[in-house]
Amino acid sequence: MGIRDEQKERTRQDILDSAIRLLRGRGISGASVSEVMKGAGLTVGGFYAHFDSKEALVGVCLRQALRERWSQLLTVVQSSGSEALEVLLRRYLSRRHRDNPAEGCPLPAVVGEAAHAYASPQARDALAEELGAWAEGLGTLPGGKGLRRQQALGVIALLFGGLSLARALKGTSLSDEILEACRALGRAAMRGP
Amino acid sequence: MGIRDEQKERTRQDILDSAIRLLRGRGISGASVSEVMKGAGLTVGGFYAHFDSKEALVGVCLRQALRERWSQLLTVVQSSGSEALEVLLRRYLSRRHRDNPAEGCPLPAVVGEAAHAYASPQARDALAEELGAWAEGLGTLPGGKGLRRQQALGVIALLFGGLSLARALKGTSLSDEILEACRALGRAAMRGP
DNA sequence: TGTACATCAGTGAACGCGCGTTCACTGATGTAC
DNA sequence: TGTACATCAGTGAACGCGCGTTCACTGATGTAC
Repeated sequence: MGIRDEQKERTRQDILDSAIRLLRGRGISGASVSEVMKGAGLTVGGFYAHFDSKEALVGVCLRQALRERWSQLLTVVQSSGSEALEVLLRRYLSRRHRDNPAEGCPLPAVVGEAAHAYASPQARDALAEELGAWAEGLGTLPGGKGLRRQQALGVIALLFGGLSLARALKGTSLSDEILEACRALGRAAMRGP
Repeated sequence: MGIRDEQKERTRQDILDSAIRLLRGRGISGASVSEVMKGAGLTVGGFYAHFDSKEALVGVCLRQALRERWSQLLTVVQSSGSEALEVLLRRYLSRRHRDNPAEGCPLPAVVGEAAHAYASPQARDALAEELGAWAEGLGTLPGGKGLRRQQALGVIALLFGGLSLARALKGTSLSDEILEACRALGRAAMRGP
């Protein structure tokens, strides 16, 4: 691989990083190709030397963003011993996460649109495969506290649902209430059988 | 009120009905003003005799859609006696609901976008007030099975989260799995203290 | 090693398109006398 | 009751705008001899 190919690979990653940042902060339709390229220090036209279409970008982007997010969560959660689930609930459903979408989980920005306008097979499959990996990861929490796959999927839906609603309601008193209610529901569900 | 005003009021409701249908099926940005008016049997320009802007429409629309949806759920749930919560979980998190967005709950189509592009105070407040009413309604379920406000809010987030993910993942095996996982999590959380 | 040519990442203007909104208009309804 | 005028819901073409995508181009890198 020559200097040229290395440079191209680096540029591609710059585009992806810019796209992920915009995607999380403004959603799929809010992350326009020209804004993405501007964020990477480039101009519009060059985009198509790296990706076939915006749809293709979204697919790749989503996969990478979900992986990055999961490895972040995993680090925190695995260093929490038997408190792992509690830490996950508190961290994901925090005011800090709610108020900083650009540095957080890509799910809230993406799931709604993925069911409509940008419902490409690539995006859907990326979502399915990476969320499957999340569920599996939650099955091997430290201290024998792993969740069954079904429990893990339910928790993921609760985390996503709570954070999304809290963001949509930001500025109203319901927003904080929802975050706390979801943390409580997560705990209650795990105390059961 | 003359014939003319009655006619205008009827037209306004036609526009709202068309908007609600499109909103639920395609999301906020998927429900363009011209499509909305076409759905009501009218042409674009006339829209502004009824609403100040698309933003205003979305606010009114969201409020009405959430009310309609809640009164539907209430009817079913109240006639289910002590099984009320179980019926709610089964009905909301069903394949039928997942596969027919246009006749279902407006939340999945709206919450993601409400946190970004269309985050008008009107839409946000409509969401907050109507979801507050849902939570209160869940507090007075028949048979002494009412939920505490906190439980109710958690359940709402779980319902919304599960349905949204199931729609985004439609066509993959995870989609059905998520629906079932959320039903199970809802049950487990209510069996606890 | 030096020169001539080929490649191709990235530029930036232009494309067609659908969006929300505006506006001059039309014609049925409502009011005044 | 009949006539003249005012109102205004609804029409449909046009507006500016941002979108995803295309394309002729440029200039640094890579290859051939």
